[in-house]
Amino acid sequence: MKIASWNVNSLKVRLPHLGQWLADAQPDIVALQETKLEDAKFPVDELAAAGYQAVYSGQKTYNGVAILAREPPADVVTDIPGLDDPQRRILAATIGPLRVVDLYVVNGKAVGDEKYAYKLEWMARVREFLAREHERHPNLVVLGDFNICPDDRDVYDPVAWGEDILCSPPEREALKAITELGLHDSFRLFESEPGHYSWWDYRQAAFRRNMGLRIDLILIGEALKPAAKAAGIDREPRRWERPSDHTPVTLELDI
DNA sequence: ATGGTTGAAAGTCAA
Repeated sequence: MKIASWNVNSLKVRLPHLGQWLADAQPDIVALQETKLEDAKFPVDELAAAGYQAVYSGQKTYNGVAILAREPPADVVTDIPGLDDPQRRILAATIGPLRVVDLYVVNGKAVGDEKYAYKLEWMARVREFLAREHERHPNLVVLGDFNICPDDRDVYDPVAWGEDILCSPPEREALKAITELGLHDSFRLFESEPGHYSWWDYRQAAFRRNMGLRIDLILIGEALKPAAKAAGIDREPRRWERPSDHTPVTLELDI
């Protein structure tokens, strides 16, 4: 089974890219972020024609998450219980043997900004939610755009980035508090070297110069670790015309 | 250094 996560930065613009990539990569489950679409405008029919059922939680202009799957998603959750948040950033569903949680983590803008405080608060609430999900579902997959570089290997220039947004110690601690629930960064089960990124800024020819960050992650519960066979980052769609600034990340599970 | 580029939407805001 192949699982993927992709921040498409507008599903309206990127629907052709997604269609091409689904045909090329043949994933079984895909978590999308930044769909930027109201639910009424979600391209259900186009994706069904490609062989995928979809669940989605979107809004106009900003945010928006979706899960595509070959098997029907069930037990869908679109909000963190007790957190009244209009921003559409989380989506959970059960697909076959897996519980899948798609996250579009708050960017935070800059350390000290009010959005940064919201990011840390949101991460703490997500951690509580994931702790409960993991108790109920050992086969838990948590994936998405985390907007946090786990460590300096995931940053093209760690000295320049320093402790700025996406790399600050409180953000990394918030991510660590989630991985310490027994949720492993699957990419690092297979690759320990630096220089592998999932996002490159649109500016300054960052992709061509490989000035990127690895902020798109697929975390798996301890119970799934033996099933993990390969993890990857598919840079090909980042080379296409009018690309998203993120590229798909993948995980092969023998399940 | 707060630059430049893209998306949504129509002047800016968010990333």
